[in-house]
Amino acid sequence: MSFHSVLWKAADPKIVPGRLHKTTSLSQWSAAKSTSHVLHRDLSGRISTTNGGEDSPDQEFQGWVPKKVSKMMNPRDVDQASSETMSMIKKARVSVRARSDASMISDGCQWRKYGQKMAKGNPCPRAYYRCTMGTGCPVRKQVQRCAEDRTILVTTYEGHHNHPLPPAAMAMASTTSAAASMLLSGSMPSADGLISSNSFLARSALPNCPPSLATLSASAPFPTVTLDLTRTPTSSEMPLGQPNQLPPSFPQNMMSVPQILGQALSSQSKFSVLDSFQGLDSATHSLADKVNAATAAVTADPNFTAALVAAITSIIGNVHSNNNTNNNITTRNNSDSNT
DNA sequence: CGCGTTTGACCAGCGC
DNA sequence: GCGCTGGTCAAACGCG
Repeated sequence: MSFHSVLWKAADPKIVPGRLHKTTSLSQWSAAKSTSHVLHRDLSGRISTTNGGEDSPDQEFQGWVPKKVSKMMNPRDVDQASSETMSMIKKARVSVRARSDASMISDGCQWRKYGQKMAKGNPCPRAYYRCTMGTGCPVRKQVQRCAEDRTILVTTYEGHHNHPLPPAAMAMASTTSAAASMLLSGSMPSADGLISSNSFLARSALPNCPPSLATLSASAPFPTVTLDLTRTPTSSEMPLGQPNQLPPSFPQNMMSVPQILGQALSSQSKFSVLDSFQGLDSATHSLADKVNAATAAVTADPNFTAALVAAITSIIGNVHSNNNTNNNITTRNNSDSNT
């Protein structure tokens, strides 16, 4: 039995892949377009946000927009909806690169595998998972090993949870949301043109995030934020945090990332993920503190790599909220889905 | 028996 | 217009 299935027993057996989107209000899938190019492989080991999307997490982001939806919708509706929403809605993704021997990293959510495909240029199959924690939750993720280094597991999250998440899963979800919002806010007019790796946007969005650890990318159809947990930030790359040694590998025990985040962050009690997203104006001020706190949490946690995600997560979310005070990043999953 | 995974087929977008 | 590729579907299968 797979790793995640052990952790999570079906919350809603009725959620059958394939039927899900059919029973879901099509209006939610207003922007039906290609969702391909998910995994933006950044060989240098970074999180990349591929640009291309449609819905934004904090806008009408109700989630994944199956390509097939378009055929199920009235062409006219699709056309209209698409033209209107596509220009505004972007689907951001967050991918996490981490060293792991496990087939999938546990992130606190409940997933059901609904497909697997061999991706071009990569001998390792790409697995597709759908969140089953909530009925009709649009969040999906793709898991694939890096072709160059099979010890690296690349997990790409997409979508916005429409259900309460356990604290352990909150961090990851927030990261996705924040990243998407961040990208959205900065790329509304022309994401493709504005965003580029290490571009002004990326840097402004992640001013304190080591380029080698987190990057924004619009090279692909979808804005993608990539967190690279396989690399060690140098002191020069970690302006606010102390240089840390790179963990030899991702947590062998495969403790769930959010779990670690939760533990690491919560235990520090200096800030929380939610906090990081709600910091708003004070965000800039407390950013350094938060990063330091995160660093402390990270170094204190044996699962360094995973904990690092927490730090980056908080940074991303924090900075984002700071840059876009109007962009209510909902750390409470989908609650912001304003139809 | 229920539930999750596997896997081949199908569909749509994109590039040539 | 055609072929390639990615993403999803859904029946079959396996496991607890």
